[in-house]
Amino acid sequence: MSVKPEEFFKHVISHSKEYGFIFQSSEIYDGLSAVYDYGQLGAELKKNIRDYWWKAMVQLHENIVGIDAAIFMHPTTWKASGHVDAFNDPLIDNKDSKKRYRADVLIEDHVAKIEDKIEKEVEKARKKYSGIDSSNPKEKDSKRLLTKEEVSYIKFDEQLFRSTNARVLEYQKKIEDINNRFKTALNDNNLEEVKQIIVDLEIVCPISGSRNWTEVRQFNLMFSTSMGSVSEDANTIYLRPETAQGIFVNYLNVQKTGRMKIPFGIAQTGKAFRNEIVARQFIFRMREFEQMEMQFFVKPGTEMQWYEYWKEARLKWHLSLGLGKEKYRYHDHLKLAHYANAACDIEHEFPFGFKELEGIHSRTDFDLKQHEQFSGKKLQYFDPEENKSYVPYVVETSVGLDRLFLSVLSSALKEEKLENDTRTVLSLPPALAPYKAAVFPLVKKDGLPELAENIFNNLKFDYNVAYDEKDTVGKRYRRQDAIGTPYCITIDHQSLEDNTVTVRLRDTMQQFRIKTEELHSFLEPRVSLTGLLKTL
RNA sequence: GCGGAAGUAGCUCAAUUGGUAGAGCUCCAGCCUUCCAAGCUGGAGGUUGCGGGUUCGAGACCCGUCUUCCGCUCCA
Repeated sequence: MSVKPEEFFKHVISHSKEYGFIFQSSEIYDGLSAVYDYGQLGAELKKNIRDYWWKAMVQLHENIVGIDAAIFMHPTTWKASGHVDAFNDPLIDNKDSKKRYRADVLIEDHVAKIEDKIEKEVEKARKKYSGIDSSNPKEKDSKRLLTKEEVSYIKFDEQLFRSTNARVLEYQKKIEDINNRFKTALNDNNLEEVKQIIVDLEIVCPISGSRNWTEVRQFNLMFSTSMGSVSEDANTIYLRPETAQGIFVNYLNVQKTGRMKIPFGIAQTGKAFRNEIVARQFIFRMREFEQMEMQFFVKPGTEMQWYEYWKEARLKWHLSLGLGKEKYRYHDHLKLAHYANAACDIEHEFPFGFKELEGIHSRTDFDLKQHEQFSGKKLQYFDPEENKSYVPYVVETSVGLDRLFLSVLSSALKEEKLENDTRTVLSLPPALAPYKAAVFPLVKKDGLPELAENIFNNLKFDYNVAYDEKDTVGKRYRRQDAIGTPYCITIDHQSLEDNTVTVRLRDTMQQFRIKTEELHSFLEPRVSLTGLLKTL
């Protein structure tokens, strides 16, 4: 594509709106930032993607079942999961460099610097006392090797040094003071105090080097609302920031009632909410979005092989959409979240670059252990093979449905140069296309519309089919190209005589005649999800 | 939240130093009957994102505000 990525992305957005895939939320009221609605075609495409995921996970794996947990959950859920703490970041801006920092990170970095100083003191002392400066080869060479006894005799006692040296103790005290002060400030939700700590510590911005800070602001990344009709006894509850916790709290219910044996999985699709500081890039990062998650419960010690299994299986699923192998890649996380012992992303090349599409995480037994602790309920599995109980480990696959939608839409949209014309084509995988086929009478007379309607009414029970009799047939083809309809079926005068129709292909514009009664068997293998599922 | 750009009909865009808001496509009703957009006739559609100000007069100038895009920042 010759157009710039930025221009192309704008084209994707306007195409989405123009053909009824995606509208901005509450547009007549100037819209609501980072919230979008799916229109008549968008809802179809989204549903088809969701169905394909659901069938690939639940229907094709007899050890995976699906649930639909509520968005509202008991508030303690989010304490146990770590979201209440982890989702509350105090942020501060430097007015000169315009850079934003997490206030806690600034303070932690400052503490780390002091710790460095202590290490330097220790290092200095070590050299001094041991009489051996390993960094100075000259000195090393000039001395004979010490005997073991001698070494132990003059060996530097680091523990003792750390607990007695005045300078180290002074640094240590500083660190403790800062930490205590900071902890108290956070517990009291005292943001002025947090700011004051930064001022008192004379922390400077690494970029501008200035101490010109804004106030510290709290960004609560979870949406909260209140349950209970009377405000006095209202309980603050959160809109879930991830669907996974609905699976964890139901893990034992499902395991017992479904008589599930480890390894087994629980899948779920549903809305999640995150109050992003900056939500941007169309539907890539929205405040309200839909996740498709599967938590796979495994025997401790086997998690890495399942992690590898799902890493591979999920990439295969993405590749089956046929949008181009080169548009996907793995990205292994080096820095892991508090609950994970391995994590990677499957990234997709969006118009604005490679970005995270799906995450595969080995979450250990962190979540279930946390819920055991907070709920006081045992969340263990009795393994008959081992003849003992344990808390299972979890391997998670988590994909954003909206991101997936955007990946499909932006990869499928093409401007095709013809001889003296350009054609806008949405080359969606046929099984995901909103309309599987469109039925046209070549002209709007001579009984052609009636026959076309018959054919339409026949197909509509199995497929979402469009009917159009307006404008020239070429125009109608182009309209269907733009919304991704893979097949157009045109009824002409010959159809009245021999019961054949013209099938026209979206991607090649090729056309050929087939018998009317063959339409169903022609479409079925090409447009059904079954066809896609069989490639997995 | 900061900086930059933008917002005119469903879509793409015009409108001279401030002087009556326009075109093409789309849409609707007909004509024509055509297998790959752009044939003919007629019609609908806008309080120029919103609110204020300057002016005899604002789409244009000024202030505020909302939204979008780009960059910074963040991302379980």
